[in-house]
Parts: sequence; C-alpha cells; structure tokens
Amino acid sequence: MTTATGSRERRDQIVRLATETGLASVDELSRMFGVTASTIRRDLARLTAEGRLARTYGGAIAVTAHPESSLRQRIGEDFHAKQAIARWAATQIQAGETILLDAGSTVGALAHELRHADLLTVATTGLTALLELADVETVHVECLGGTLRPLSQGFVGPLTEAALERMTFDRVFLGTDGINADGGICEADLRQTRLKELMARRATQVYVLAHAAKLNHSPFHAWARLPLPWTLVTDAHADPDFLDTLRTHGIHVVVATHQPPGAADRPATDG
Amino acid sequence: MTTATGSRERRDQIVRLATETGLASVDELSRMFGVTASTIRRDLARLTAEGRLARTYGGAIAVTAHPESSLRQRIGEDFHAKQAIARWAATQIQAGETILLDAGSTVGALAHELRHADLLTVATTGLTALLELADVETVHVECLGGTLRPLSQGFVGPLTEAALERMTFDRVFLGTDGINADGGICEADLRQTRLKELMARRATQVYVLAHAAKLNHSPFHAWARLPLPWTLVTDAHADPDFLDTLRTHGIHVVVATHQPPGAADRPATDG
DNA sequence: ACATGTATGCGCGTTCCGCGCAATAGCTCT
DNA sequence: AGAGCTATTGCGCGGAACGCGCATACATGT
Repeated sequence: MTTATGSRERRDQIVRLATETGLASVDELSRMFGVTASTIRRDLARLTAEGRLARTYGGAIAVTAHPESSLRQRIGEDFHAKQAIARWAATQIQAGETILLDAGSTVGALAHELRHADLLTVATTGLTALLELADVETVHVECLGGTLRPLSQGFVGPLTEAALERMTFDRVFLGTDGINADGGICEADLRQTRLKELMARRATQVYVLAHAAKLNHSPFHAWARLPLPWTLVTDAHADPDFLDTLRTHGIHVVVATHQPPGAADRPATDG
Repeated sequence: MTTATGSRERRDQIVRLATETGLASVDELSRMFGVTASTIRRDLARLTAEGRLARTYGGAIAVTAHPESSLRQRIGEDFHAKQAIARWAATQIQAGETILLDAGSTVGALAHELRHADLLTVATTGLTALLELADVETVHVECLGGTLRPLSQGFVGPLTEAALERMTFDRVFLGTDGINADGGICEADLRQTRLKELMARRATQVYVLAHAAKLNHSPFHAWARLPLPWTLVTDAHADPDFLDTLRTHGIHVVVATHQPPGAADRPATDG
C-alpha cells in the first residue's frame, strides 16, 4: 500500500476513471480504493474546486469532452442492466453477419458495443443505433427509413416495411415496452407491433432485449406476437418464476449477469 | 403565464439555461419559474433520463457529450454564410407543405431554421437534418433511409431511391460539393449524382444551397445535371460574373444577405 | 357527465453532504 | 531523540437534497 503520495495519486486515478467512463460513484470509489466515503467526498470536493470534475448526487461526472457518446446512456435509467444485456447480445454476433437493430435505449446500448466490431452489416429502424454507428467506418450501416416517432426516436410506417421486404438478416434484436406472461410484446401502437412482427419474420435468430423492469409490465395496449422460438435477454433482477413461465411457452430465456464495476482490479485482501 | 404547454416549455428553457450558463440550481430554477423544488426535480430527472442534462447535487449541469449538431454547425466553416442561405430558404416554405431535405451542413442549417415551423412534413436523406428535427413535435419527419455514407452523413443507394419513388414534394433543397459554370453539380460519386437528379425530379421547386466557396469549384469528378429551372441560393461573397454566367444558362440565382452580427437577434415585433 | 392522463404541491422517510473533532503518520527543527 | 507542525483519514452529527406516494387541479377525449 502506497500511502506516501497516496492521496494525490488517488485523486489522479479518480479523474482518470471518471473521464474514461463518464461517471463515478462515491460508494464505488470508496470500495475500489479501500477508503471511507468521507475521504472520497473530500477528494471530489477538491477536484471540483480545481475544475477537474463536477459533483453529482452520490458521485462525480467528467467535465472534459468525452470521446465516446456513452455519457448519454450512462446517465439514463437502469444503465447497468441494459449494458449487461447489450454485452451478452454482442457476443452472439459473428463476424460478417448482417443484423437488424430496433429502436430503443437497450438496443442503442448494443449498438454502442458494436462500435469496435469488424466486418458487420447493421440495418436499423432506430435513431439511437444510427448515431452510435454513424462514424464507425468498419461497420456498414443501412437505415430502413420511415416516419420518425419523436418519443421513441424510431422509424415506423409503410416506408419502413417496404425497406424491410428488401432485406433479410442473420439476427434481429428487438426492444420493447413490456412483456406479459404469455410472451406478448407490448408496444405503444399497432404500427409498432406490426413492424416488430415483420422484423422478426425477416431474421433467422430473434432476440428481445428487455431488462427486469419491463417484465410482466403493460404500459400500453398494443401487443405483438413473435414466431417461436425467440430469445429473451434480461438481467439478474428478473423474477425467476416469471422467466419459468415464459420458458413453458417455448421462449428461450437468457439472464445477462452484471459485472460489478472495479471487479477486475480488486485488491487482494478483503473482508 | 402559459400553463397549456407549460411543462414542456419549461423543460426546454431549463435545458437552454443550463447549456448557456453551464449550470443551474434547483432553488434558482424553482424561483425563476414559480414552481416548487419538487417540480424542478421531476423536470431534471426527466431531462436526465432523456440525456439532455446531467444531475448534480442541488441542480443540473449541461452535458455536451454528444456534440449537438447546432453546436457543431456554429463552430463549422463559413457558418454565417450558411445561416444566411438557410434563413432565406426557410422563408420560401409555406405552412402545410411537404419538402425534401438533402444531406450536408448547409441543408442542416436550414433544418435548424425549421425547428419552429408549424404544420410541415419534412423528408430527408441526411442525418444532420434528421437530428435537428428529431425532437420537434410540430414537424412530421420522414426518413428516406438507405446506406449511410460516414463522411457526408447522408443516405444513398437503392433503398433511398425506392423510398423516393413513393413520394413527391413541393420543394427540394439540395446541397452540393461544387458548381461549375454550366450549372453542373459536383459530387463525390455517381450514386450521389443519380440520387440528386432523382430528388430534383420528385419536387415542384428545386433549390441548390451553396455558399460562395463552392462556386466554380470541382473537388470531385462526378457531375449531376438538374432539370431547369432551378434556383441557386448563395451568399454575398459570390462572384457576380459567375452568377451572371449561371443566369444565362436559365438558372435562377438568389443572393442571401448576411445579417450583420447583433441585428440577428432583433426580435422586431413581439407577437 | 364521466373517465383518463398529465402536472403539480405537499409530506415523509432515506440518502448523501459538509463540517468539526480526534487520531495517525511523515517531516523538520532544535 | 524528542517536540512540534502538517497532511490525511475515520467517525459522528446536523442539515440539505433526494425520491416516492398521495391528493388535487386542469385539460382532454369518449
């Protein structure tokens, strides 16, 4: 343990961590460095005064320009669950495949994971995925077009459906607003349900990305039915009984496990 | 006090204030808008989830992680010329029309001017225009889709052309990489020239937006020919002799005048 | 008229913050 | 070596800010 210049070194590392990932939490940092939250708070106060960070409720945020567009995602809801789901989904994709990405933040997180992929053709109906991959030269991006829905930032309508009829895909990754116990996919309107059913029919492998908060949840009243089999990818907070019910309907279920932040460089001794 | 669309308007103003000053406090905002801190917190939570702000302890901070397209424009080349051109182009558009916007920064500037338009249908082949209008609820946005070209951030290819065949437009606004003395339109490749010719054929009124630096300039070797008559919109730095040559070819030429700095934000009449 | 959805204010328990105090470690000066 | 100074850390406490649930008011659509 280096405690001589420990405090200075620690503060530098805090800045480095925060600028890399965009965010850092007091709790996380205190565990990572093996000091109390008070110490971290003092560090953050000092770094804030120096203008190297900005303080948030429970942590800090980087103030310098971020190379990645991940910050918008990171400050969104249920980020860790979505990231875990996206990372598992990314592992399923083979080089050279042609895949289809839906709209939505979870699928957007998947697009983010694909920024370093090689030899991939990605078609999408979502603005989020489009933006994530717009500047990636190694990924061929096709936009399906259509009417832009301001809320979901996705494309729907006749243009989208016509474009879909001209392509097929190795895998499609769908988002959703909710899933019920029968494996029904809940959407805001019928144009979206029809589109999702059409998307599912154009792909060999069908995945639905939905974190635990979406399970057994019906915010709207338009429902899509996907042709079996398809794979639900969710996170560790999902209710096991609900997942079993889905399995009895012939749906594959995958639970993507979080990796706790900082688990990689965990120090040796710990209680 | 307008309470009809009050909440949405207030949130937009919060974002504006935060991005202008970099920082905004809950207490300050609640006093400014005459609402309780709870309401402001709800606003900030929502804006945070939307990725438009980041939360701090006691307030919010502007997040410019994704460089806003508007910002990117302002720091881009020849911004004032492009803005003058875009503002003149915006005056040509009547309420209720259906217009087509090309890719490119000048056309993107036009899209920015249309953010406060009412009752408009805008179709586009460019990511820049798409982003400018994505959150504007009063404008119906259609994306034509296609293959995304990373450099120009525009869509080209069979999907784009197929989508174009399903629509016609009152006006089309085209960008370009260069214009020669015959009125030829220079583009990076033949897919783009074919697309621009097709776009021009689908609209009643055809405009080409090109600031002075693009005139008599041939960076590439693919050329498009537009059906006469069409209108070139350029800025005050254009060479008058060159413009006269274009006029002899039957091209309408409009010179958009710069607004001297400071006169721009003169609100004229409050209504 | 009724139901529905959104927006708001208020009260509550919880979380997090900042400050003061005490203890430890490293360093300098006599 | 011993005294004293400074920097850093842990702990506890009062207070500030937060999120959540509930009730109310307004606008909208059936």
